[in-house]
Amino acid sequence: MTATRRPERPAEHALLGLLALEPSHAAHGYDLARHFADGQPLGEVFRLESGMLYHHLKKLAAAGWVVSSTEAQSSRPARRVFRLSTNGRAELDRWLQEPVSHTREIRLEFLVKLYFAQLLAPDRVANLIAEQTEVLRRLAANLETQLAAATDPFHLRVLALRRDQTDAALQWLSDLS
Amino acid sequence: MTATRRPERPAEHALLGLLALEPSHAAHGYDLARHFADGQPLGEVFRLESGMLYHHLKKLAAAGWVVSSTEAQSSRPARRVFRLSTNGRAELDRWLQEPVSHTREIRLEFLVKLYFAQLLAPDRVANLIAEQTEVLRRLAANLETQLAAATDPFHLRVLALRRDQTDAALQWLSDLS
DNA sequence: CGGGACATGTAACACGTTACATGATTAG
DNA sequence: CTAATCATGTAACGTGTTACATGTCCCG
Repeated sequence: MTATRRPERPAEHALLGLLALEPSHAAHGYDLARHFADGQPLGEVFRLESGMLYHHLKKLAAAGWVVSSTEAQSSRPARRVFRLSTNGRAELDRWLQEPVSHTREIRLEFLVKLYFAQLLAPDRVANLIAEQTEVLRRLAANLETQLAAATDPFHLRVLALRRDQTDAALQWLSDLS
Repeated sequence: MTATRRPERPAEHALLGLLALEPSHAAHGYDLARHFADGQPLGEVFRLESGMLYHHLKKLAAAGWVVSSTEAQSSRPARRVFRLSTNGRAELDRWLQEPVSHTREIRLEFLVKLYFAQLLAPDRVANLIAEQTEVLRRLAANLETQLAAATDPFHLRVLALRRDQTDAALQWLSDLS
């Protein structure tokens, strides 16, 4: 039972979110890939190359969060349709309500949560922001405690930077409402 | 000629810096590893497990930046001594003067630069800070331009977050002097 | 008829974490 | 005698980037 590492980018939940936004709750890999291109909202937050996209879709299928079916087409390469399952939607909803734990995750993961929360569950956005604010407030308080106890000048600078970045994120959060 | 990816952590330059701090400009892998443990200044910024440490030392040797020699010991596993070469010292000095390009690199790479600059070249610290400030100012100005042009509400939030994080880093930098 | 969009991947490489292998010496 | 420390790694896995393979269809 090896502890699975947290992925750097919230790619898989973004894919669940994109499927949820489709009226049919289904799409081809190629359709999904376009959302990560240059001018698209998600493309401003992070990129997802086709290789990784199909890899993630395979993992989502293995987890039972999407169901894939092959569309055989005469004289054409087969297309694969990925459909959001009930479990996948439940996982997406769970993820949409959960604040991120670290300031550095605001830049990618929280932004993606916010994007889908606004489109899929606008009534829960205020709650997400409130819970994220609470998490960051605790981090900031913790950093102040460490700052008060630290003596090494370099250590003080490290802690001060983290506090300043956390405070900036808090200010940005408060401007969201 | 594949474009080499920029490593996430400035592990290799930190290793060059640690060697430069040694009076003999040399150390064993094990000695170097201790600097990335919990209470140590570098350990507050990032961790480096032994597996990766030896991997990086191998790469540094291949680049000619360190020279390794084996100390045979009777009835003991052989120890390997890594010594900073002239080329390695030159690369370290080059790196110490170069500001980082993105706000997100302040949190790890710039902190490590600052740490070694203060210990190895204190007379150049003010210049490093000034150049880093200039880079971040340009990024901030660029973000303001994009903010003025953007219309999509989500895109505006993304850009505002980046600007706020960059401004916080600039404020922190100005407190360093 | 040539190039781009459609459509799904694979291969090679690089970075990073966790766990483990090996084997000696030293401290309690 | 047992655990920690010294000392150098390997193996397995997971994440991510870049480049490429494969083949069709449509537009100009």
